[in-house]
Amino acid sequence: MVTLKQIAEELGISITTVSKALKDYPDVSKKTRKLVRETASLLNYKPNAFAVNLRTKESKTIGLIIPEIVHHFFSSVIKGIISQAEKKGYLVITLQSNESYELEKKQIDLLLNKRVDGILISLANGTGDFKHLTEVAENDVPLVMFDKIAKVVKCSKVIIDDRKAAYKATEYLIKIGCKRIAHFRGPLLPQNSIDRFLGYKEALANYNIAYDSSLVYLLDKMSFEEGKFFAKKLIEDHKDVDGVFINTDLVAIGAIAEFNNQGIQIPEALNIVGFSNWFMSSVISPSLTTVDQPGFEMGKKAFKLLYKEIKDRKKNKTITFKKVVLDTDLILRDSTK
Amino acid sequence: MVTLKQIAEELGISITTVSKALKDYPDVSKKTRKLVRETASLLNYKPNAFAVNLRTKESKTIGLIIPEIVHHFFSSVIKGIISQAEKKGYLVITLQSNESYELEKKQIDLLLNKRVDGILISLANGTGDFKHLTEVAENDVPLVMFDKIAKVVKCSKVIIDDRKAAYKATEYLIKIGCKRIAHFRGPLLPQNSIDRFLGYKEALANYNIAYDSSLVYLLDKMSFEEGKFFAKKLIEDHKDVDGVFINTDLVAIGAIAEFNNQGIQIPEALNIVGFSNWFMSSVISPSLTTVDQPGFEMGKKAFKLLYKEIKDRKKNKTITFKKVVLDTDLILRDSTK
DNA sequence: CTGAAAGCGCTTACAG
DNA sequence: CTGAAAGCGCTTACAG
Repeated sequence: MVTLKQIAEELGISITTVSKALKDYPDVSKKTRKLVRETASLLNYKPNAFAVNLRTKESKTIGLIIPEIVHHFFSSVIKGIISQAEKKGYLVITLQSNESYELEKKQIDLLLNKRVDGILISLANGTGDFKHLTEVAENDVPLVMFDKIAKVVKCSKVIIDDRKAAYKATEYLIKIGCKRIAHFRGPLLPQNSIDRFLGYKEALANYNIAYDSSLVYLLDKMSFEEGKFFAKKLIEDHKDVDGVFINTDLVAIGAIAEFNNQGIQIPEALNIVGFSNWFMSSVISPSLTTVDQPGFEMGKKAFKLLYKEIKDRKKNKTITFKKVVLDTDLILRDSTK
Repeated sequence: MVTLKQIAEELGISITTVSKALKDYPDVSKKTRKLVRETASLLNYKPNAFAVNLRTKESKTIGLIIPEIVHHFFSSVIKGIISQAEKKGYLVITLQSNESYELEKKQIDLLLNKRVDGILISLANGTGDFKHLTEVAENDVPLVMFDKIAKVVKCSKVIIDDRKAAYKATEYLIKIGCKRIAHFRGPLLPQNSIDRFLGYKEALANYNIAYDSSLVYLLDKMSFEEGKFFAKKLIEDHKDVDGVFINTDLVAIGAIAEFNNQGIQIPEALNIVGFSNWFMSSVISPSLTTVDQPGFEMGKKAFKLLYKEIKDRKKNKTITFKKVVLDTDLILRDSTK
């Protein structure tokens, strides 16, 4: 590999001057600069990133921890982050927590050891303790959370208003005439499954529909199979249910498969609203009414916040944490009247 | 940040000894080792990765370039790569080429400048020139290609036998009685769309069905919309078509949507086989007969090959490039009789 | 068993 | 406009 030293020897000048010429320092003569640049390109010189990192104490690399990569929403977020980072000259190391707190903790450690310039994270469902995240702050590494956040952790955040979106989804079911509305909720820990549940409950209350806890099903894996399983359970438990608000599209699609199997008419007998607007939801039958969650935008915004914080810290500006709330839309399709 | 020097000063010993103690060199007394380790953990010492990289000339980081992240097959591959890499202590920098040759080229350069220990790549559809890839070899960086490979580039590869899989898919259509079989093919450059086309043609030939080039449609974006568009075109052009082999599931799903719209009975009037086995394909109506492509396995295998090459180079072993061909399965569903 | 010293390849404050 | 020198924080061959 070619080094500054070799270019310097080749031209009989000092390493300092070579370095300055390549970095467009103003105090290098045009002639020297030209000569150095030509020689560098001739020798196919690439600055040694390891040495640059050591000197400048930054790697222009950030870390990203995400619960699951094979997932329409999250892969859209990743795409948003990576494309925005590339524009600003940053590379992204991606890790997958598999919804496990233990893995997530290890991965935070991996990234801190790697000395990334910042960390983006969406929490695992299993994460209920946040010491590993406060450790990030203690190491002076900027942190931005998105989608699945922890309220108590002090850092910038990008989210949607899950509660409001869930409220609107449930309200829509009420407005088209549903009286007995079930909810398939996510696990207990993540803030977004709590908020979606609260939005559901709030809508019922506002429209004077009695809350019936037996209509709320607590899911764990949030998988297609679970959707089928609880759909079956729902119609065994409740003959009179006429609407279901489901925490996430994949589960809703499993539920629809089960309802289809059992010959239940959607939306005539049962109205279904999902959450996330996976591409898939537009192509199944019946197509799924759902809340559109802007994954790509969320990724872009999360990186932008992180980038700003990295820059501000370098300039020793005081950091103020921001909370960005992105808009959602209820997309009406054939699974509701 | 705590350094070796600080630990050394704290204990009144040399940096050398501290370094050795932390790395379990045998020539350090047990007492010293214990003391050093305790102090290091007390001070929350983390080795400076930048300095380690510079000294050892490796970063335990690899680069990954993929055409599109929001894509069931590719995101499965990424998951396979990342999980396998993590097991071996490697981190993965992911970039997305967006099917663009120009971007891909730039990204190879980014990764070489970053001095990653190796590169994994699946080529963009737009890539027809391979200088950027030979440059990787010239920089002594191990390279492994997967899925969308270039035959002429000398490196290890992980693929499926696209031609054979396409042959079997087409053969299946023939065996269930199709006489006029169309093919929606991918763009001209990528090897896999060439091979799938050749497999289709070979099956026709082997079963004495005349090849009719007007039954072959050349797609560009490989999107849902293109699937709809060419499905419409197909039934305008050919009243007598009774089977279609489609290069990839997303396109097939678009086509099915259009056929459904037009009231064409699948599979009674028209049999459809896709390629890739996206999750979506199992939940649409009718569900799609398709070739299962093992994305997660491919990712794991690709990393393993890269890892072995990295190790072998360090030991100055001679490198022999391997070509691993993974098995595919034809998954029979409701879109074929 | 311990440590002084060289060196990885840069950047930059400073002197001239 | 040019360059000598220090230093980022490690690792390791070598001496004792």
